[in-house]
Amino acid sequence: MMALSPRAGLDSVKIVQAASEVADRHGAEAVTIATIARKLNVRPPSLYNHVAGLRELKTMLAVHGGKQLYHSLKQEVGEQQGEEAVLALGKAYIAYTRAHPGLYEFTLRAPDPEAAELQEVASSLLQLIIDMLGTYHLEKEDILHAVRGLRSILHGFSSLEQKGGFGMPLNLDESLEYMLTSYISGVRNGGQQRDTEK
Amino acid sequence: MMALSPRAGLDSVKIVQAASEVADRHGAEAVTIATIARKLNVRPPSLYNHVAGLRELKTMLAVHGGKQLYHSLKQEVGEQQGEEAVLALGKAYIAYTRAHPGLYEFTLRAPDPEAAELQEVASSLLQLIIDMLGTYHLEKEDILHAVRGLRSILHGFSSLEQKGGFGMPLNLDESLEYMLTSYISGVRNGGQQRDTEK
DNA sequence: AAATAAAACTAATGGTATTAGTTTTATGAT
DNA sequence: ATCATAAAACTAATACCATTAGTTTTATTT
Repeated sequence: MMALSPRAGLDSVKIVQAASEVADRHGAEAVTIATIARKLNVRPPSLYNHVAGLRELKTMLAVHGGKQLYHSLKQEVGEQQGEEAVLALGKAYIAYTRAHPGLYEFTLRAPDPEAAELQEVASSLLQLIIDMLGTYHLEKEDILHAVRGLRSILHGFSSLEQKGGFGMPLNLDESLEYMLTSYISGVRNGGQQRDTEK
Repeated sequence: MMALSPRAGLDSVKIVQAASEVADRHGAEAVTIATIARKLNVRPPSLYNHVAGLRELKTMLAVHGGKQLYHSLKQEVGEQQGEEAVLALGKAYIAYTRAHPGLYEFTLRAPDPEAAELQEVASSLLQLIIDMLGTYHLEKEDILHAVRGLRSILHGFSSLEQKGGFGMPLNLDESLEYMLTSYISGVRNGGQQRDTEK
């Protein structure tokens, strides 16, 4: 009896690649051992020669997505600082989640968020944002609050956009720019109002 | 042969209730026909006498969660207006997602986001926020952008908090207050800076 | 008390992940 | 060049899941 593929030449990289495509094209929930095996013209058990199981595969996708996101952001922000940098970061972030909705989903809902590799990429993302906010000369605690705010905006926007949560027919890119500019302005002003009246 | 329960007295309300508890205690992914049936001391097929299937059950959870969230928010915001109202809304929103993480997850990742009942509760939530922002006298488009920003912050914060996405050891409630105050301040000032220098 | 309708059941189907054990194939050593 | 070995891919089996069909039981209504 001849095998489906005498030697398909599989390895974990090819599996992750196939799984990434499935995730981005058909959604994170479409990533199963069965679908990936079909896509690779191989029987499900064959994958276990290269990957411990579905759980580990998903964690690998999370890491893969996180690294890609980090590099996109770093690339696009470059040497910019201040408001310019924040806007560039925001646009790059959303561009990434639009291009890779499935992978992005895994980075934030990984089966095992404690995995060392994930912690690593998370902390490099964190550091990127911290550095970028350096120009604002905030108190040390306020920097962290400000970072959390920025992350909330970006993740919230992506997540809602992907799920079609923004019903109203109004340009999304303008909304992103509006909320980022408003937030930055508020951070810069320390949450005070311009006028004291009213 | 005696049945497991001669007449368990099931109905869709009891099923949704059981499923809600499972969702909030063990996570949204723990909601399966099998687990709910076990919890109710009934065989899996029995549920189909009251619910069309898992997909519909999840949609019902989404609606249930959305309504609960809406009422919590409405209750807590009350007649407040402006910054006070926004802060109250934010705290109530987070309090809800902390108390009902599983249900909240379903409201935003429903199997069928187009379901009429879901659209309804979504639009009442939207209207609540729009009304609340009325005091800021924004251009009509800016109101919608501002609403999207607020929703992004709240959903992003909840989502990241639930997934443990905020690594740093720093008070979360303070972060929430910081980002809301900053954002509102920016919205009020039209995204301008206080000083033109720099 | 009998008839009916609904609730809960059993049994079966087809899907999933995973493990154990077998065959095949590539590679490296003689 | 041949043979031994290790790994890759397989088949077969187990255990879970959702769902459907068809049956029995139970409550209710006539």
